[in-house]
Amino acid sequence: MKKNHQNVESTPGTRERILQAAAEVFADSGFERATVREICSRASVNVAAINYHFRDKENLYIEVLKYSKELAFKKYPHDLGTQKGDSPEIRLRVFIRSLVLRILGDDPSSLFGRLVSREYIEPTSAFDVIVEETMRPTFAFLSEIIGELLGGKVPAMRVHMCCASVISQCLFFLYARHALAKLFPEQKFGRTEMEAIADHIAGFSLSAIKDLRKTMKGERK
Amino acid sequence: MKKNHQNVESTPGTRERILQAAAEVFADSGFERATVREICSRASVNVAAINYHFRDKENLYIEVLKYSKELAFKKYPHDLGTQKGDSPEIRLRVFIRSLVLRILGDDPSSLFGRLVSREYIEPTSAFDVIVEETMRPTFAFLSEIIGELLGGKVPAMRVHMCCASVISQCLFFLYARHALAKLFPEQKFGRTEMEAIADHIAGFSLSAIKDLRKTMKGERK
Amino acid sequence: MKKNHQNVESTPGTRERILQAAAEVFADSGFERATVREICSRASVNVAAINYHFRDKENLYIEVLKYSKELAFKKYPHDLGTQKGDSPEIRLRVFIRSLVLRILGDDPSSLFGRLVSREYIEPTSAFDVIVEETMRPTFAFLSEIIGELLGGKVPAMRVHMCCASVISQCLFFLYARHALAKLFPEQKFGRTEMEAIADHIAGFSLSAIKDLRKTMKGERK
Amino acid sequence: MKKNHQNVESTPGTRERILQAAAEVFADSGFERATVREICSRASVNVAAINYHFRDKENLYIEVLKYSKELAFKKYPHDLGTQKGDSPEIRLRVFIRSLVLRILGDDPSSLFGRLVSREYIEPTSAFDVIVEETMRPTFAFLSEIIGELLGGKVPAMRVHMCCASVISQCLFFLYARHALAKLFPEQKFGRTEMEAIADHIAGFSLSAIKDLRKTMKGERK
DNA sequence: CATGAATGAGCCTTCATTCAT
DNA sequence: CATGAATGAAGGCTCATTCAT
Repeated sequence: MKKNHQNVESTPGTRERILQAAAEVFADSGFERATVREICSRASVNVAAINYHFRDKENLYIEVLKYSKELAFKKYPHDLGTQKGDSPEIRLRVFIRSLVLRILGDDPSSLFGRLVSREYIEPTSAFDVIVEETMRPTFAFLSEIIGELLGGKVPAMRVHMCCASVISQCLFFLYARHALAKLFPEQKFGRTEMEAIADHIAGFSLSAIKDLRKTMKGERK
Repeated sequence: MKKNHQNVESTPGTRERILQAAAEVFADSGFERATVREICSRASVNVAAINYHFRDKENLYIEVLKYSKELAFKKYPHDLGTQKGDSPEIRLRVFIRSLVLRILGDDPSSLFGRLVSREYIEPTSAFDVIVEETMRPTFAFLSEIIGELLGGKVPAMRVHMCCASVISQCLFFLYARHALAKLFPEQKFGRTEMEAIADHIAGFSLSAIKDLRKTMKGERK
Repeated sequence: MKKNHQNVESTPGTRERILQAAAEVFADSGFERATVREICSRASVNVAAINYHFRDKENLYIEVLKYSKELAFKKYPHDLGTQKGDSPEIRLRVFIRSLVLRILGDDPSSLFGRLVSREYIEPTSAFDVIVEETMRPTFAFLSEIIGELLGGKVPAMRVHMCCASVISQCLFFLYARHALAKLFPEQKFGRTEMEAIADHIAGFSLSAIKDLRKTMKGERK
Repeated sequence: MKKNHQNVESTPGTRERILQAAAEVFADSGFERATVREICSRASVNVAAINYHFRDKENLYIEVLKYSKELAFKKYPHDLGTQKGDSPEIRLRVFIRSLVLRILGDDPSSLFGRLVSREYIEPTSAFDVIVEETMRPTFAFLSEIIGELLGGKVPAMRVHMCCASVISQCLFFLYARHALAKLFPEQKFGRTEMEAIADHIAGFSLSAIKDLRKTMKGERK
């Protein structure tokens, strides 16, 4: 009852195994269709273990989100490989590349993305936390870059819209992955392709933003 | 048994009421969480009525998709208000505007979008039909416009990527609507805002595509 | 409401068609598993027709029993082809032959047997009628023959037991037909085989009864 | 999941209680009409317990058959009280007596008979197993005795027919028990009566078989 | 008379959760 | 700590029957 948080070390195997199994099952089937029994079976633990260690299916799900978020951002932080003072162009490219890789890989890092993509469509009680602790910071991070790229004083709405344009292009490949697999069955999503996608999005967006900057200057005159 | 057609007007009641109620419930809760009892209760019909009129929860869902698709595309076709011979710029703007309105409105037209957005994340047995009968035609429609905008012989992949960029920006406002509502609670999505969104996406995309066209010409030389 | 009985002539087709279809379905699936929809579908009538013409599934079943009994006994009466004054041996042979043919054929005459065989195991509300109007008369008919064969004054129980022995051998091929089909898949039940079966049962029984008669005489001395 | 064996004594309760209750309900009402709710109510367990212990109503039924077969044959084996070298006459009498007692008693031993008698009329998916594991061995066992009684080389068909004659007389009292109860309401089926029945069947059959043996010898000369 | 539509009861099953060991 | 067993709620579906035309 009091050990829901932070007792990562108490039982070396069980809790961790449940988290891993649950992350996969939740990512594959969603919260609703995922069954406790399936998770326990994959984790080779008793059904009661979940209620013991996590109280709830719901609470387990929340813990899984934390767990998988850590996994994802440890490997692919927003500013992966950037240095202070890098140009906003570079920072944007890095942001996009990092987001795409974090989302599309088939390593455990992608679990978080798949879980969150479900939250977009069918928010659970965990949604608020995700919004505040993941989406808003990400949005803020990107807004700063976009702001610099647009230059000067730009209506906040403009920045927001451009942020949306950038992020939407990245998430699309997560959001629409099943559709894309049907539409273009031959298309692979290996490292090379992910880089190409990131490059396209970055190029596409930079072109648009630069043009926008010019237009706005013209309007301001 | 086979009277899906023909008695559209003969029985103004039950079947139609079930379809409407089901569309809402499926859109709100998804196929899995939606219960036939809830649907029937909203439609004020007996549970057995679903079995009688639609045989299955699953088959009802399929009929709901057909029904809501018709609703959506009757009001907002791809080429809403376009004329033959319109420039690709105009056709792109119209396509985007039509898509955004079809997706974001409050009216029943948006039901199809919300249903399909769930299919993106958690495909059901109806997914293949949606892909072939809705997504692929839409993609093809857009590809032609983009192809013209890019001009000349362009690698198919380029066109695909640009299509993805355009569509992703539109769908984002569907896909991320719950998140956006949390991130920017004050933001409304009335007619004016939808037009503004469509304008932004169109401007953003046209800038990028034109730049891309220039760049490619340069490369070709 | 008032026309449940005897309105065989009112609707030439419907009622008769329902009876035929119902007889087959009840014989194939039993009262419980048989569904009115299946019956109506086979009879090409509306589901409500049954309730209209027969009030009940149960009442329909009772009517089916009457109908099929008539069918069976019209073709194979107990004393088929016998003449007054025939010896009890001959009358027994005829009785057995008639019973076996009535039960085992694949013409509609066998419907009654198959229906009744279910009643043996799972009596319905129609059981009492069957017992009194079919079984008891049959038993009485056979008892007289057996009585003559045993001769003189024999304990009623003796007669009963011998009747049981004779009848049981006949019914066995109805009762156990599915089992026999599995045990001896190659075995056919055409006219020839049915005659052979009847001959065996008659021979077997006559031998036993004659021996019994001798034994009893010995005992009486 | 696979603990059908081994914990026969460990849990004296639930599983066993379900088996007993289910055996009675299935015997009384048949597979179709029997409801899991009725079974669980009699066994004083939750409806979900059946799913937990037996997965299915159908699988429960199969387990009930195994369970009741064991019960029946443990108490009344085919060769109850026989010794090696006993004459075929004695072995036939014992076989018949054993079969009659196994089938007609009030004790739980009769459950198997009642269950199987339903399978004769309305085979379920368990039928094949019953045929192969119960009927065929029984038939083979009896065939050997009959073969000896008929002596020398007899056409297989003859043996089969005599087996059928013997078995049919025994099963008749199971098959027709409801009918007999109506036809002869005063008749009891206590131990004495069962012995009398067995004696009659044995005497009747032995007479017939001996006579048949003589006749066939005559034919062969 | 006949029909399509509608009803309500009931059934089997599944699932997350809890209890007793 | 961990486990097997047990629970109650809920869900989808089927069926015989009735209603209104």
